[in-house]
Amino acid sequence: MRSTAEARRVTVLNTAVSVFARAGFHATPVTAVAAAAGISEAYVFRLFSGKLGLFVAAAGVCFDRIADAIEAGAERAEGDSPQEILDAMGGAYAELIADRDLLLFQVQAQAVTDIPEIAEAVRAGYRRVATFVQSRAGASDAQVQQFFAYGQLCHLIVTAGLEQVPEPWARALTAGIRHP
Amino acid sequence: MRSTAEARRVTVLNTAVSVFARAGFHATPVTAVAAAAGISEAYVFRLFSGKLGLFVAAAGVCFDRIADAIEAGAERAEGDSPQEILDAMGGAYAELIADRDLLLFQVQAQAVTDIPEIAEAVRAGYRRVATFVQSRAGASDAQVQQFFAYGQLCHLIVTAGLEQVPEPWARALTAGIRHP
DNA sequence: CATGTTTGTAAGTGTGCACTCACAAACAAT
DNA sequence: ATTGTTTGTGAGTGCACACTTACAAACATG
Repeated sequence: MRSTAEARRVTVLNTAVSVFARAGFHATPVTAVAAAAGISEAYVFRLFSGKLGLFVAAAGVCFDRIADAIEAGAERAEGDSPQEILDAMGGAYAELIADRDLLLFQVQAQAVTDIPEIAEAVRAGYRRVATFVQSRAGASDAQVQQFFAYGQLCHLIVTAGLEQVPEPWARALTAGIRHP
Repeated sequence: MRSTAEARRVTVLNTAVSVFARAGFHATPVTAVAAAAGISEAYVFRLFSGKLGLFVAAAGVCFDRIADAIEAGAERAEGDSPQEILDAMGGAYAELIADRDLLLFQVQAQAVTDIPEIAEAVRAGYRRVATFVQSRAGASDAQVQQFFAYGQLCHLIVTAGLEQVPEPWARALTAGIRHP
């Protein structure tokens, strides 16, 4: 035995997040995940219950990583006001998604929410993040809503590549967004 | 000849927006679009240069419809202040995407921006809408940015089905969003 | 070392789908 | 009528990919 199945699952899930992030659920063959993880396709199917199970599990680690980063960011807040804590969380999130994998995976997951299991995984992820943001920052509903609205704006900016567009309308949309 | 090719193209594109909106680019076979439009798959391939050409053209009509709706909404604004005009535009947009097709198509398009032609179509669409919003409303960069941030929040609300979630975090995210 | 369990794979199988081609019918022009 | 053009389809073709099975090697336990 080279490795335990549980350890394999972890490495496969991490690579799955990266690989699915590029082309999405339907356009990513399981072979691609297996190759990136350095194991055979057949073994991926033994470790997970089909492609869907793999994707749902990857969504879990994606939102876990986001929640952890936001939690750590909140600890580094300078003051105690809700807005200061939200800003610290936003900064931590911006840093986290600099590599784009986690952001793109969220976009891909939201695009395949016609599959009920994935819709539920997305809801579970946002439930976890949103409840934490609200309780930890002590922010109002409106502040939390704004926090996520501008988070979603980042998805547009990155997927459409608006940082690369020098035109005024694109500059307006990207203004003040932390180095995406 | 039953119909002209150009008329066929129009009807095919309208059904294509609806059909692609459900399952996205990769999960939607051209057969599904052809069947929904009531013609053969082979003829769809003659009318458009492949599945990608069809999708890009559908993106064009999607953003056309959005731009038209926002333009019409601006006409119905009560006052002349940027915020009043933006609100009127937002209301018109909310009405337009009540059927979800246009909203879901945007989400699907953003998910396949790794295909350059689609990325360019998305940029072109937002370029048209954003420049119009800014010039017509006379709004500041920050106002335009906020307009689109909350628009993107609608994408999350609809794809994750948050209107159906009674929990507080979901109510916070959906608060004040016009009947999605 | 014999037997059982877990890790791992090579080689299929069946299906769905993008795209093509040969061909037909409706219409137009002379 | 004849010829040409446009609209339309049925019947393929070839390939990619989700998932399975049979089998092998590493390790554990008595």
